[in-house]
Amino acid sequence: MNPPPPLPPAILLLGPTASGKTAVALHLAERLPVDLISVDSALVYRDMNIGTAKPDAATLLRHPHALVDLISPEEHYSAARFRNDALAAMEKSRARGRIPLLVGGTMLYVKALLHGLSNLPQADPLLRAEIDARAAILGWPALHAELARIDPETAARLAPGDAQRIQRALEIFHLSGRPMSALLNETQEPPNQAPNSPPWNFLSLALLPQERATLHARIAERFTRMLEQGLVAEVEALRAKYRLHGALPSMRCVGYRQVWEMQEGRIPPAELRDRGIFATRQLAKRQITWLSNTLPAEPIDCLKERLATEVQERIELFLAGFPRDFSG
RNA sequence: GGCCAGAUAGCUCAGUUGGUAGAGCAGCGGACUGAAAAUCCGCGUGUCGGCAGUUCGAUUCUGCCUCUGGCCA
Repeated sequence: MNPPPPLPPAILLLGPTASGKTAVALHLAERLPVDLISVDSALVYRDMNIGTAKPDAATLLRHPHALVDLISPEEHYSAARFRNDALAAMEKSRARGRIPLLVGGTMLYVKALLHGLSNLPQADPLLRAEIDARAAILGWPALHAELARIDPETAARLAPGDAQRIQRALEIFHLSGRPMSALLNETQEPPNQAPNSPPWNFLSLALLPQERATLHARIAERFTRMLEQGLVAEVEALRAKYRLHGALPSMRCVGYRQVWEMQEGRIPPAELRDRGIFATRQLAKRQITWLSNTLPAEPIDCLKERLATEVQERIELFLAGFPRDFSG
């Protein structure tokens, strides 16, 4: 019996915001037979450019990124949709004899890609609105108590104030008639243990700062530049072009949310810069936590001088282990 | 130069009728299954500006000094 054909290579380039992922990715795109695929919940929005640090139009033309400019800021994206879109883009790349290079910082998407998602019902906006309305009257702790009656296992792992997850667990119960915990346990039973991991041989690299303070300095500098480049005007233009509200995922993105709040008079203009910087740092911290605790990835200090070259060398080493033509 | 008000956590401030102090923000740590740049959970020793005095005991009262802001010269 012949050994099974080796899985084709794919590269994951992960890192917190402002770690320099994009610059490294563009360097690699110039030198290796890779196709860029974005792993970023904010880059999917059209017309959100400055605040998402999206590469400019000319760069995107020269180096197309899959999963960028996918939807309108009025729409919702999701981890499940990402997984489908990413796997499709990867397969397309493989069929062309090229190597998918996934670049980004949305770690839930990475987890969904690598480990799959359980078979759960899709989001239902109407049902969510109903749950929100009830929470506004009763408070989330009351809905948490309600969840404890129908799904004690899930309620036990959620804090009474965790609105988003309580809502999701209730939504799942109402749509499927079954507790979320039961659906999650199902997919982990032995018969279908592994099918969620996709047929790829991943090299995961994590761009992490050796010194948090240096990343913080970069974040401050970058957010200041975004304001200089017209982030506030960009949000004004978005509000003129689309029907937006503050609860939309697009308008909860770091930077956009703070500008929105300023425009609504909820924060003084003089505080905008600091508030944006704080939110960005906190995002970076959460991303670093994922990379240090949950997602296995090879760390590389993103503050190094020769970062791009070093990453390139590491990838070349990885690719050397594969036959020249892996596209089959 | 004179008068007044301040000086307490990285920042903004509260407070102790004298028994060595606590909020918000920041920061740090963590969780994470169709919103994830989201959502949530946990973590508070700091010469209470300095020196002296009163007192069993001073960050708290008194005096002097330093600094900051305001007003008057």
